[in-house]
Amino acid sequence: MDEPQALDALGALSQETRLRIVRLLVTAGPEGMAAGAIGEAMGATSSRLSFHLAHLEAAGLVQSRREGRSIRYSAVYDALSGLIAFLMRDCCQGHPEVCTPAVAALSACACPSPEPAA
Amino acid sequence: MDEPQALDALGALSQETRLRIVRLLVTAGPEGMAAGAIGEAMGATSSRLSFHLAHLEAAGLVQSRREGRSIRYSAVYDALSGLIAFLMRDCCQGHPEVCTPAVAALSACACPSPEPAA
DNA sequence: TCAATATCTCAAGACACATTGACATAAAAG
DNA sequence: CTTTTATGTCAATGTGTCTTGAGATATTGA
Repeated sequence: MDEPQALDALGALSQETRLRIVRLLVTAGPEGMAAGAIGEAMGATSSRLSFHLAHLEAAGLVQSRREGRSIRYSAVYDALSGLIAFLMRDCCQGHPEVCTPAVAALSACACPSPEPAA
Repeated sequence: MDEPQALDALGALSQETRLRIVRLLVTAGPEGMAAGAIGEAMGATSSRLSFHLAHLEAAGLVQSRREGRSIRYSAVYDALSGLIAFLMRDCCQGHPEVCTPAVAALSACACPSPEPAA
């Protein structure tokens, strides 16, 4: 992820509805959710929802596929991890003060623990 | 970091000049840089710079202190790591697909390696 | 084909944001 | 106390973003 992509992603995430959609889709897993179900969860009208989903898709944070009458949206995990990696890249320019607490946060995460570098 | 704070931080970072200022200040370390030096690096006029620095400070991403005639700005590392932790918290809601590549990115980072959890 | 469902598109209006230029404030030097 | 240096404030302007409501498109089933 380079700076222009990161700016697009950050811009897309800096809006309440869109941030919530992304978090919802991350928890929804690779199958994603139909637009209607997302709209219901957000309490958003169809045009408003469509606007934000299109914005997220343009930023590369979500992807869509038609499935019958509905369209399913799902998170693009690579884009999210790429953004996190971009933000953390900062900390590697000689100043671990940012990185170290992030590592601690990561350790507290319930994900499969990182392979010990050894 | 909660959602409103994260939205403020993401909004502040989703602007080219501000993102560059933050990255510059992260590399500058805890001593930070005088506003004039930042402005020179950014090629920004004083009012434009002041506008963005104020925005970043309101979002809690940078802090300032007067030092003689100049004002030094420095990164608030806790805010940055908090934002990263907030973004990664998503991945802990049952779907490690986001988290795992981020862990890999972190491992490639030149920072002091995370203490093995054991 | 007609109707129903699901979603998107478009234009309009309101609001927020970024930039500029002129001016104001604060600190130090002479 | 006046000047110089460093930075912030303010109003104006242009641009971008969000929401709304009406309508268009695509898919399925009767």
